[in-house]
Amino acid sequence: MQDVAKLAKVALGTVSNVLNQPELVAEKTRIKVQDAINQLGFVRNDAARQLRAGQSRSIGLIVPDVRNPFFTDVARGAEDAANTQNLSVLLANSDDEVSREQSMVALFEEQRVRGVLVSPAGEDLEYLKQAKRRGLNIVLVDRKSKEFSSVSVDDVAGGYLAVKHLIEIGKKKIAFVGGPLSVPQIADRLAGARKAITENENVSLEVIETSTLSVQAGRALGNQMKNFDGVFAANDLVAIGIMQACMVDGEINIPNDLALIGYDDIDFASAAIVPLTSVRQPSAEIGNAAIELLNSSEIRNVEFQPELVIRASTN
Amino acid sequence: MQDVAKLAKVALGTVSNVLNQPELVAEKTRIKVQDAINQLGFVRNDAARQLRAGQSRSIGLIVPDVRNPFFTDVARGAEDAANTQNLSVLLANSDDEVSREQSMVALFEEQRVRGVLVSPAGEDLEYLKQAKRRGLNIVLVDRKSKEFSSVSVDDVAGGYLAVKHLIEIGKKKIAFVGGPLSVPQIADRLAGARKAITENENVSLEVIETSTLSVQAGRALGNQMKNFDGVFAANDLVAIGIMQACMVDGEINIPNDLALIGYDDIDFASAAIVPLTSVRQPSAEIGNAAIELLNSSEIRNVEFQPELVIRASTN
DNA sequence: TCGATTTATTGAAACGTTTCATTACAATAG
DNA sequence: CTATTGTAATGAAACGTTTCAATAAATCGA
Repeated sequence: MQDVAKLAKVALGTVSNVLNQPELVAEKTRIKVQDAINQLGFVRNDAARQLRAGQSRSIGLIVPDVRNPFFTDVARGAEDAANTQNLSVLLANSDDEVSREQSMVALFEEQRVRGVLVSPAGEDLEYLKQAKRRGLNIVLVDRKSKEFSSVSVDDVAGGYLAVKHLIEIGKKKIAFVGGPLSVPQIADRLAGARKAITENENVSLEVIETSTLSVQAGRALGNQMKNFDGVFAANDLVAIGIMQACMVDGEINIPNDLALIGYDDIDFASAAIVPLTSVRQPSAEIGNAAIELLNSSEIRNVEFQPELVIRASTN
Repeated sequence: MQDVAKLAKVALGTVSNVLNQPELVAEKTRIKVQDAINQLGFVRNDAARQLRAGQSRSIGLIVPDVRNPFFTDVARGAEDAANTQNLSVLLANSDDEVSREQSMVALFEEQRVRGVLVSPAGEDLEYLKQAKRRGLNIVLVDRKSKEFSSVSVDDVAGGYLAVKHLIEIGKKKIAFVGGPLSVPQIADRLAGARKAITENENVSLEVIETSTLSVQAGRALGNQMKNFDGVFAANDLVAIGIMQACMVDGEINIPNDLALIGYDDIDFASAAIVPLTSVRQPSAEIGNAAIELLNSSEIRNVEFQPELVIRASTN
């Protein structure tokens, strides 16, 4: 910037003004400075800028699985909301590992981001509380807590909707597939499922816990599904995996032998081999709301209601 | 850091050494300093750090569509490779808009990232060349160019593979669906398709250009597919959209009336209503290779070969 | 023409680190 | 006991911006 100032024969402060408050600078001067900038190929150093400002114009978003379309949809919603405030969203992937999540939070904290939106992989939020005490602005996404602002979906209601639907179409032997159950969202979906069961006699619920919520995890379980007539998978990826396994074996017909229901209603749910019934979460709105909550000084908890989308997999 | 130094009764430089080169500091002192850090909740300011260092430990990755699983797979590959060098990948979405892409490149350039991996949305790479001249380290992803290092896939070969397969299973009236054709990858896939056509008589190829490569774009074209017996879609999302439209109408049976082939072989291709034949690109390896190329000082162009994966949609 | 007001420009200080030449201290050898 | 070597700790300078009080220049009214 010093070089630009020298070439344009103005003071350092003037160059800064051209960059940040051009309306304060006379047109003639502004043009002189712009020319110098172009001639020298000057690019403003963001580190110095932030150092002085004490704050960046970025927001960190940490999701447990970028490959899950639900989270990229959330990310898009957050991006759109952030852009209206001239902020950028930086997306990071914790891959369901608490240690990776922690190091991404630390990275963002060192970067003095405006805030961090995080969908925590583990149960223990202690390290987040500490970061909050240090002044980091945190909003939980897809998870509720009294100590942070949060945007979540009523997963108990979602689980209830799903299993109630299975019961209504006459299914008796139902499986819940998903995990790890230590993840609150998943535990809640299971709790909702159990609630629906207790309201009905003659219906059984078996829990099959998986280590992750991925297509692979679902696919690996295919042959175990013979014992059931209805399955509630904790997300669409698992449901799609189960569906694939059933198709490969060819022994189980969906929906006749097995009614299948997923969670999230990702775009691909409607495009599955058998279009998948699913519990829709308003993903983009979740991202949007999370950005809004960043601006709020008090703790606020926004909860959306899920919605059942019925398709061929539970005809 | 000054506060930490004061509390621990050491000099500023010693605190810095504890943080960066602890082996240089006597254990007693180190512990004193660590205690002070914990007591004060000190978090290193990354802006100042970078300002001094002149370089960050981040790499920017700009993709045209985060919702396309192909690109998130590339991102995962890049992340893994970057992590081994203790670098972080920041993912940004250009949404196929050149202006957004440019502003993300500018943001990363201002952040003095180690390098930018970009899968350009537009044809014109002039602004990237300028950034390169200014010293920005750029690797093109999924695009070839003599003026940048790049990692790409031989799309002409991919297009050829796809259409040759359609011809071999006896299809005569073939459509190419995708766009915009100004995107080189898509143009190359079409060129490969044309090459396969010219080698065979009695086979026709019609081009249906779309404005984007999305599920929606494919879905909107469903009814136009009646005139063909084979379709090569420029990516899997478009193919899945076409498939959805055919299912909704119910008039066109895949693969009997219409053989359908996609591109990318995303996870969901095998889970589609009719499992989708596709041309596989080695997505994670692409991300990996791009990170490797960042370290190379000379311009290098890595090109992978695509692979045909045959499934039920072209049985 | 002169003082008052408005508009433009200036440049030093500060932001929070890392670096590195210097100094202080301790251990060892002769 | 001194000289030598090695190990620890120090603190000023520098990184590249933004800010803001101070100054200079231009405009205005009477």
